[in-house]
Amino acid sequence: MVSRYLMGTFPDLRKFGGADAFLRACKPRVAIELLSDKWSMLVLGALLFGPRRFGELRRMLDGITPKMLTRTLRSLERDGLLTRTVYPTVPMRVEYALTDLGESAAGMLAVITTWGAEHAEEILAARRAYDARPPAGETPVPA
Amino acid sequence: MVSRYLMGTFPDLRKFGGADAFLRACKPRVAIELLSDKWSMLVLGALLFGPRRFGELRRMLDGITPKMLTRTLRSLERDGLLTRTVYPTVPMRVEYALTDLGESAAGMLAVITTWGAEHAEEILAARRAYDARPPAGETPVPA
DNA sequence: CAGCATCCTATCTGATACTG
DNA sequence: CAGTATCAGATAGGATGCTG
Repeated sequence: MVSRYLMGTFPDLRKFGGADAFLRACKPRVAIELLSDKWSMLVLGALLFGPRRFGELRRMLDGITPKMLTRTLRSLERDGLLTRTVYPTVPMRVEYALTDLGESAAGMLAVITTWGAEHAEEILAARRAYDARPPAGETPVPA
Repeated sequence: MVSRYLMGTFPDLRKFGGADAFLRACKPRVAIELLSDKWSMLVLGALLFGPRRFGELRRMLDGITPKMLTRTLRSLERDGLLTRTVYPTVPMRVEYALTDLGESAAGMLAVITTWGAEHAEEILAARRAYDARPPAGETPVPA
């Protein structure tokens, strides 16, 4: 049952002027969109170990292309979740580190991780069951 | 400290055979992907008010096309977050309702909503500041 | 009422090659 | 080292019109 927990967090819906107004409001989406691309979550997770250089991240996120790593880092930097520090040495050195906001986002991510750990199997099972269903209109052949 | 908890969830991607393999099995991502498309979160939010019919949802989600509403509902149904019940009356009537899993997901959504409410402005401000920065290499003109 | 079919555009993502 | 540039495929999202 949702009621108690959810009512504590969602009743703000009504303060938005009902469902319609809430549904058009976008702060929750700002939050979700931070995490909804392929690599952001992983970069955030990697940086929880401490500041990391470009090449270090590239190795940790085995499989990411430089292009996507750059894009992901720029996006997170733009949103204030991490800082990018250039040390003009030779060879050059660039370090990425989470900001307070970034760590806060990782906290939200932890909640999602917990929920995922508890329910991912259920979801994947539902998905398998759905995909195994006979196509609509097709009557299962009796034995 | 949140970091420690989340750190434990970040794996050595190489042991999964690369990031792709990890992402397919990654429980946090399963969770995020439920919410990361444009309408899923809003449909979930709408159904928190109780079961709703297709047309009702369409009106609540002012602006959604029938195609996207159908696709979103099918996706959530497939993942076991809601049920679809057809009443073969004339005219026909189809009702969508959250499952327990769906209500649970909405609980996670509440956390995201709360975080978004607390930090969305900060993010948007960071974004504006970033976009207002002079292009790299361009020296600000002294007064 | 509750969709489905078709066409079209924008964005995401990756592969590959090159540079200050 | 830390990226940038270009090409190309896949997918999301929308517009429009039609149907059981």
